[in-house]
Amino acid sequence: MARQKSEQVRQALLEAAQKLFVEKGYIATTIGSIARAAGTSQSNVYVYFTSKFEIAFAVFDPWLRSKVLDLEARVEAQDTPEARLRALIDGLIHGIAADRSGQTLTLVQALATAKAGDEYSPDLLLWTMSRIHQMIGTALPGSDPTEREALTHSLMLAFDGIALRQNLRRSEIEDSLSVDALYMMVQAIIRRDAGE
Amino acid sequence: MARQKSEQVRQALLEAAQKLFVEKGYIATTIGSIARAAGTSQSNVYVYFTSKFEIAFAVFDPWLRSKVLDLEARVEAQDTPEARLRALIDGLIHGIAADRSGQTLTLVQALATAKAGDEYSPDLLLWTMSRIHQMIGTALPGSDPTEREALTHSLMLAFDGIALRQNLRRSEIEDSLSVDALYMMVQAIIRRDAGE
DNA sequence: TTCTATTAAAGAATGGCATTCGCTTAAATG
DNA sequence: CATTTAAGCGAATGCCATTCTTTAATAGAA
Repeated sequence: MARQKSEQVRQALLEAAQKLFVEKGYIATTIGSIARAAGTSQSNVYVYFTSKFEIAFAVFDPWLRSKVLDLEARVEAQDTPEARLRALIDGLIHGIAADRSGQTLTLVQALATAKAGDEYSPDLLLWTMSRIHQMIGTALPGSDPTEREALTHSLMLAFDGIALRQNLRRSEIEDSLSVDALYMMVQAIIRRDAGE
Repeated sequence: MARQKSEQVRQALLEAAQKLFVEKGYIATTIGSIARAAGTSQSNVYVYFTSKFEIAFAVFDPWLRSKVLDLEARVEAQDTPEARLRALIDGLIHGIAADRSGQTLTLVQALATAKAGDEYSPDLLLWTMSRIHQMIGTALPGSDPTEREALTHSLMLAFDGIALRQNLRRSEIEDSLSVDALYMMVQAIIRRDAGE
């Protein structure tokens, strides 16, 4: 009974947005530039998305999911529990939170500037946490469930910390020091569990 | 040879800014509203500060310093090393990073929206780190310096993580779980050191 | 005290941006 | 084909940080 939204236009918008967000960050990217890069008009963007914030999430969501799935594969490919744990922490912190492509910067900026109506479902965060929880399970097979839970939370916390620091505080602190520290703490727990 | 800047006007601007930042957040607070609340004109604000970003830092800096000094006093007031450590972690995470007054939200928003010219000295961050490092020294007197360094970094990382989460991710995750997890990890290190 | 250079102070632009409005027109449906 | 719905578009709208321009207060020289 009426004209339909074009999946092509939507995809073009998402691709243009992703490219520009990575290039210039969320804040410096304008709706007009996204529209121009996608070959449509500024106002037409709002036929496909209700806000700039929503676009940021639509871009970030699949990116993070694929990164987490990649990480999962890499963790499982390791032979020893210790190697798995190393791969998990390294991948999570260096590969995702501190990713060079600037996707997390986009998210942090979008969250920081979110207005009253800008909401998002917690699905992505919860999904990510559950995946990490599971990865810890494969890395530390015999571990106490409570402890596994605690590790998951600590890793998520570190993830957020790195994301904030990498993107907003830039070069003030050597991040590798923080990652080493984190790894040391996890090691301490493992060694304790092993009764060493 | 000329008219002088009034310290009163400057103070009135800072107080108005602090009040408004806490009330509405950094982004929703306009220069105009700060000027109005301080009883001066919008343009006159730029005689005292070069940017909105600079105002945010001028407000946040003394607030954080006084919070850290308070924490220091509270940590030193504890009798046992264990109580000192508890007080440090609790105060840092609950009392400052997740503070209810919204000062850290202001900082996070200011950092997230900072433009090219918006720069700030790392003094405050470095000062805070050195204080935490020292507090860890009093909490764990006999500890290895390298380990103390690592703990400092971990705490700063957790601080950033909580700041980001508290302010941007709102209520999705139970923060107390993260704090408990962190404390558990620190405990693991301590027990290991104690040879338990 | 008077004059003058300096600059605080104020109001009026400026420029940029997300979002909305009103109109036009493509296309799905009967 | 006629009708109707909504995609698409150009032109607002409203908001805001920052700058420009002008006025007037005042510290210091005369």
